Amino acid sequence: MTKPKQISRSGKKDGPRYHHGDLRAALVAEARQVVETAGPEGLSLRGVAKAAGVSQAAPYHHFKDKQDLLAAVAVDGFRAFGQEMARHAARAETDKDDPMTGFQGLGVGYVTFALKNPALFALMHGPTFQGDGEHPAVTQARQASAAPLIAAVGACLPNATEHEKMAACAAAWSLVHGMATLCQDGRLSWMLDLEDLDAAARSITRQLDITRAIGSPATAAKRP
Amino acid sequence: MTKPKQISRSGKKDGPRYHHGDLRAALVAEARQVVETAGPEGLSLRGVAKAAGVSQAAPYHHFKDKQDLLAAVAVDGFRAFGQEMARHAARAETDKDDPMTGFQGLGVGYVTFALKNPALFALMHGPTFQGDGEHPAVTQARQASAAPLIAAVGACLPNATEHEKMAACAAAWSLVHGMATLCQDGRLSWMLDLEDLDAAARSITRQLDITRAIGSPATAAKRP
DNA sequence: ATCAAATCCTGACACTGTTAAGATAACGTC
DNA sequence: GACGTTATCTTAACAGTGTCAGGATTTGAT
Repeated sequence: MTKPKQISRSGKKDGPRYHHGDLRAALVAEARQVVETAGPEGLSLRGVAKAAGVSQAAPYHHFKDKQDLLAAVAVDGFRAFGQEMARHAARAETDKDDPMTGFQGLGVGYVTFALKNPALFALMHGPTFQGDGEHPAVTQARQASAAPLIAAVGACLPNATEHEKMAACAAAWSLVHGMATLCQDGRLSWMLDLEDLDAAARSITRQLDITRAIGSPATAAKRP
Repeated sequence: MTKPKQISRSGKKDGPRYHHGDLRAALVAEARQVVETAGPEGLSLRGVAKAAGVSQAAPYHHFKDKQDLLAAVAVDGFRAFGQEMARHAARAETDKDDPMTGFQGLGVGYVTFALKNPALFALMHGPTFQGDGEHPAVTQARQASAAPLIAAVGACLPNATEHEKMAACAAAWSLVHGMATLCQDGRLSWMLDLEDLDAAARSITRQLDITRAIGSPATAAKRP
């Protein structure tokens, strides 16, 4: 399906070649597909290797671990997620001048992505990559994907302290992330009409009053 | 440690007995401990069986699956979680008369529980029990544990429609759950001072303006 | 005392992640 | 062109996992 096998120079026949050509990309693509259908738990290295038409030990020449492969999938996910967020942010900005609208648009994008790619979202924020700087690429991709949200919240509070912006951002992120997580597991379905996802997300994000972050004594992360 | 082996009638000696006495409880306790230290992924049925001094196939007389055992652990977790939430709710109520204080107290309890039992919390809300009525005990325990939060939110909006209460509850739950999830993964640590957890949680929950749920056109889940 | 049910054990199967050792292709250098 | 180096892939194997079948042992009721 998505196997670009035409890189090898000795590409005379279409028969099985010893070298795959671009195994790494094929493995990541296959793994992502498996994760999206069967979840991170249902992924087996041997399975993706066989699906890529390759032996069981071949992946170990491109990934140190099973976790390393999953990390690559997660990085891919964060990249797609960041693009989606930026797209929603840009669309909301051109619509109106109220910065709060931009934040709401981001909330919609956040939840939409989580619902469209549930297992991928679970992998990205799941307990697979927790303890460590073992996969700095993942943490870097994660932080990069958060940039649009931070910018949108900052735009709502132009005259606030940095600490106050942080507090507002924490609340906004918490609200949106919680909504996405709960929606994904279907735990808000009996409270909201998730068929109209846009309206549901706006109903929730409208209840956030970021301006209350100003003047809070707890907004200071560290006292000098 | 927690093995009540004194139930068997033929308890003359303390040597290894053929019947354990209360294997099920011992397995759940052992599994919970493993989950709290090594995470749900690091749990093996054979391991807990060996730790309980019992053969590898013995657990299958008390649990249909590995997931079944994990479900029992999750039910235990939801029970403890619900008690903790009720405790925080009661303490907040006696303090002051402002119902919003009660909600904030619940938020603190929510996050505190998640941080004190990270792996258990991850198991409870993780992707292990998603698709299904396969474990109705889990969903029931989960819904029961949510009662204090629903009550607290409802107390803040005494004159609201049922639909409006639902919308407010969805937002409140999203905020608190997202805060717990993000805190647990350490992703808010660079925005807030998590050492003073109480203050951080209040700083976030204060930014929720539940009253904006009133009159929203999206609050109606289903039109008759 | 007898018999069924509950509980537990041994043994096995298929599957997993992972490593070691050898085979094959591609690439730069003469 | 021939040569050696390196990256890539394969086969074979090890330890560990979840799960089941069949047999042993205990409990409890009759």
